Amino acid sequence: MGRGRAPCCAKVGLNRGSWTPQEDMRLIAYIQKHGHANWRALPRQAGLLRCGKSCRLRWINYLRPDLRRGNFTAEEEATVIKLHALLGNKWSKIAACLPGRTDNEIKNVWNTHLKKRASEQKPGVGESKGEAADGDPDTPVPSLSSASSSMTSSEGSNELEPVMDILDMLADAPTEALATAAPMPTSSCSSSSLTTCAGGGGGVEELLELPDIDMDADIWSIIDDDIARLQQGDATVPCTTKASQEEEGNEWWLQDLEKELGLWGPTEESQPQAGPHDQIGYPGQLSETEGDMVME
DNA sequence: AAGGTTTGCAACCGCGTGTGC
DNA sequence: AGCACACGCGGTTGCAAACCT
Repeated sequence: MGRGRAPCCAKVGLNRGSWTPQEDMRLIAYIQKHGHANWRALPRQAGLLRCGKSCRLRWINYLRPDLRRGNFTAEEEATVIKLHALLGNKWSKIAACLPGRTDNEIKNVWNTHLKKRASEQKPGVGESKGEAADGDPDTPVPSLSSASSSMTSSEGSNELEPVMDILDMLADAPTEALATAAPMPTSSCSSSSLTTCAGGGGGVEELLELPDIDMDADIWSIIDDDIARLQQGDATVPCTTKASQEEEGNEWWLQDLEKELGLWGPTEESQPQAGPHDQIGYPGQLSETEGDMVME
């Protein structure tokens, strides 16, 4: 499909463009089983004709189990605006405070919606701490605790670093901003004791008390466990991945994904094999690598 | 209804940084 | 200390859908 720039010579012979359902399932299956310790070697080991970067991007942005999907809530948008005013185009750091949202997604939302809105809201006021993105002079003044009140713990200890970076920046932020900041309503994401972000009475200390979870070691067993319980009809599966489960759209990711791929359900053959998907688009690319999944 | 324009977003690229040798 | 490799981030691109005329 040739999105973006021309392919570099080193990647000739690899698939490019949109991912097919088969590729997605192959990647999911491999990561579920082996993890993703080495992105470079992953595509070869998983039998994917993709570069490691492409696999990583696909996983992080669309296939990860803890992703939230659907439109940003007003609260999330407000958080993005405020964090952007504070941090500039540090999308990964902003994403670290919006569990289930990816830097790419936030970046897109910012560029398409929020940038305009932010400039309309408070023209000429912003003197932000971070490099005010894009030299946009209209970035609103951050409200620190409100910006961070919807923050919740990221996916594990390896995700805490960006949050800690943010805390460092918050610590350097103008004190008046901190003093005047009003807490936002509790985030839809902040449902667990893992709540990390300031506001709501938590603050930095609370962040520092985060449990030290070895995400890489535990996540897959957690996921497998939840899958098993869900398949047994257990509606009390905890929100282990911390992505908000409150919305009706937040069904278990794998089932949801498989449904979207047309690979799940009692009547598989009745599932659409291609066509427009609400969440993951597969623009008519089918059957390139059909068949031999690396499921086991 | 058809054609043109705008918008949304998935995917790619280059570069900076971290890590191991 | 220097080098090479791998990863992650931010910017950019282009397709497809939505909207407009």
